[in-house]
Amino acid sequence: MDFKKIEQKWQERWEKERVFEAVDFADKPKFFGLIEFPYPSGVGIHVGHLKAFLSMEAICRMKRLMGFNVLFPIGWDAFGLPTENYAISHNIPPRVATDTNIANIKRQIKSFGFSFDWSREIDTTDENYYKWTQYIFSQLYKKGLAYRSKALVNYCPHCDCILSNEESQGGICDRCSSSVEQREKEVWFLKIRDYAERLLNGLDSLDFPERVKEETRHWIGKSEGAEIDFEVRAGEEKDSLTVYTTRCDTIFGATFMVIAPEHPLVDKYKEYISNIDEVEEYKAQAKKKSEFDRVQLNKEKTGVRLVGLNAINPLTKEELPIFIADYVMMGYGTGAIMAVPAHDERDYDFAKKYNLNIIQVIQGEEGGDLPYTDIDSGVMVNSSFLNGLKVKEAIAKMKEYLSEHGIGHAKVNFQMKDWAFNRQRYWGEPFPIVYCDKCGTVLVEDLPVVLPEMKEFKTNSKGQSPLAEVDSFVHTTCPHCGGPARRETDTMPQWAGSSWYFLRYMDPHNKDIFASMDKMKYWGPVDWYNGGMEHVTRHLIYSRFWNMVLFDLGLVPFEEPYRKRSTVGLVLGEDGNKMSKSLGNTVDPMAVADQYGVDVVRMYELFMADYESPAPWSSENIVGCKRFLDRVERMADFIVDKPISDEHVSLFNDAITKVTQDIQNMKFNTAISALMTTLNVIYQDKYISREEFRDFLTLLYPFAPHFSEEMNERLSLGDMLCKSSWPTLRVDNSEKKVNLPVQVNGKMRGLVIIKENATQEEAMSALLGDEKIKSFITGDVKKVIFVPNKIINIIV
RNA sequence: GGCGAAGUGGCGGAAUGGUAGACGCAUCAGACUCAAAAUCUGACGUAGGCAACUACAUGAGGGUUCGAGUCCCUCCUUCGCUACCA
Repeated sequence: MDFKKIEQKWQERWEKERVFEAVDFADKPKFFGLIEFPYPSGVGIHVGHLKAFLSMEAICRMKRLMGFNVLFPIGWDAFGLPTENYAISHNIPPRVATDTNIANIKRQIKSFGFSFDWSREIDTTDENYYKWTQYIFSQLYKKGLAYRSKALVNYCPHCDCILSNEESQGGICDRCSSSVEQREKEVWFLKIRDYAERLLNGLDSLDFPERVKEETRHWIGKSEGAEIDFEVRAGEEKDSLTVYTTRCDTIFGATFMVIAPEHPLVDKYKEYISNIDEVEEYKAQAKKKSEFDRVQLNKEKTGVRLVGLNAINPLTKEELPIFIADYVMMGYGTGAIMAVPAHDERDYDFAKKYNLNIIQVIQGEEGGDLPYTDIDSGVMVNSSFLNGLKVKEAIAKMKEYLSEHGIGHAKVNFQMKDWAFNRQRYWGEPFPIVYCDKCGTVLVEDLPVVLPEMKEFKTNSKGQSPLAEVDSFVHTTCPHCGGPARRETDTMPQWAGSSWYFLRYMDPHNKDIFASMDKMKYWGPVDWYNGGMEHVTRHLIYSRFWNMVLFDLGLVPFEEPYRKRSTVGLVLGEDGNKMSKSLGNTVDPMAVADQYGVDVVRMYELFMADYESPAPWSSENIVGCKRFLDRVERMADFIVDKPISDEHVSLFNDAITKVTQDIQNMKFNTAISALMTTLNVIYQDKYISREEFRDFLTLLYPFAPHFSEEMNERLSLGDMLCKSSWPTLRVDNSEKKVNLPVQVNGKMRGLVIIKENATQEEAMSALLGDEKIKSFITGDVKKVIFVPNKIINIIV
């Protein structure tokens, strides 16, 4: 079969028939299947993209035949650093690079015959799209969820750019893998932390894989504890120092305090600290250390005592020394802790090193070596009114005590930080913000704020966005007072456009709003969203956050945007390693498609392994799929004109059931193997009816649509498959036989063939008629375990 | 260090607690062919046996069960995610 020809032919036919265009408000059950829209990089499509798309492709192709009104859209997540860097190094405008890259990847994707609704294609860099990204930002701003402040942030010196926490996990820049530094910058933050609790609780009702939920929960990092105020004495001055702890029960064991090197207390009481030089030196060193160094495991604890400052334990009234140490982070809790060396490993190490007092306040059950950190056993000692209580009781009692005496209160903390939202870059959405000398920070209501065209895109030496160099952009008038004003020159991060794109698909051409309520009510929420694990702690959280904010504003009719999420396993290189240019183990899907045809590539990517597991590519194994299609083609030789036999009724009923279930459960590998098994039986039997052949091709259609359509047409089996319906089961009149395994004393000793749902008596008489099995039954039968149609086990 | 997933033939991988190795690749043999390729048919976990068959076998060791790749405990290894979480 000339696959090039039929690929083109069927792609044209499908397009002409417009069978993949979703119809708004159609009177059918709707199904919104979503794949993560690709970033149009210069490299083009890779096998990972295809695999991620192919699952939803198979599901959507099947769902349409099942009578669903399917929305399966595609678009381009096209703002971002790689394009900007590419544009700089090749000296072409990002706009041009983006357009070229989109044209290229679009041609590639189209060549694989995906059933996307191209009439809803979106591009995040299109003015008509980013106008609404800016609009949503202004909604956040008006609601007080966007604020600007000077802060220590993750900064990538290589990209000259601020990174959010999500983009700098492990102290490494998401984009260029350089080490991230901490720098003080003017930062736009989005208050995602206000939504932490809802983002966490919302997970319970969602059909997400457990590991996705676990990673999300871990990233949000909810912790329940207490804030406690300690009095600080500096000479005659008194102040207070608030610490955060999850173990307020251990306060009687607190023997010193530790604050982060950046903690403001140091500067405030500089003149009272007699060893201030040593302290400043330590601070300087801590600042120099990269995130990675600070986080190195088993690293020796270091710190410096603030000589001259002391804290008072509010319970014991004892005076405690204060240290700065880099094992306490300014970004978590209050940046200060009470150290309880007897019951915290880090405090213990520190106390040992600096010879500090250790007071045990919990007696462990067995022995209880220090530091003793278990909270599920042990009783309080040396702790006044807590003595004798179990740890959890003591925590509860102490929380009460703290608030009653006004020295503290219960407090919930989250690991997740607010979202650093500006980038010193050109290729992103401009903020709808101007700074006016008179009116301050003012929102621009007239959208879009258009990204101006530029010739030079380098970050300037002041670490500003290239936009700062464009006078016509920077200098504007205040929309409020009409006076002179400057525009915000930073742009939004890559994640902005993708935080709401699924909404736009529901109503992509709307000029009045990002999407109309009616259409969102019809299409939303997304029924099934497939994508990579790498987006769990980034895009998935961001987009749920934005959707929740829009929901609260009454602009979106559902609180959670995605009902169901599934994940795609990585396609590894042939050597079992992650594909990378440097290892030279990448696979070019276009070249493979050229050799075998796109249907074979489509099938192989789904057949190679369990869909959600990572699996190595094999240039040898792919021929199995090629041969399979060739065998299906030759199966036409077995077509006979005779009624369907009982055996074939059940053969096809099994295939239909298996393929249908497996596609719905994303078990594509076993769905395809069920088709192969069915084919092998036909080859044994050497006959197949036309009706069965059509069923077979329909089952194959979600995986190999060009091939299936072509065979269907050549054999004149019926209307185009894309317009037909999913096969249904035939009435099975045959008396079903099952193979019943027979065990004696739990060991397999043979098989008997009996009718389905046979009783234990029938099974016994059948197996006693088998000489071989009978020979194993020596002695009295003590017990028989019989599971109908499954097994019979005889204990002698 | 914490959380999560996983370890099954030469390889990719199948198995609601019930015939371990489906399906595919590779390999071997037969048919077709002058021959090769393609195709069709068959064999293919390990050991012993001509064979029927028997024993052993799902990272290691224990346990639960009539029965364990699957459940529980201990350990080893690999891969993700996270990282001094106060």
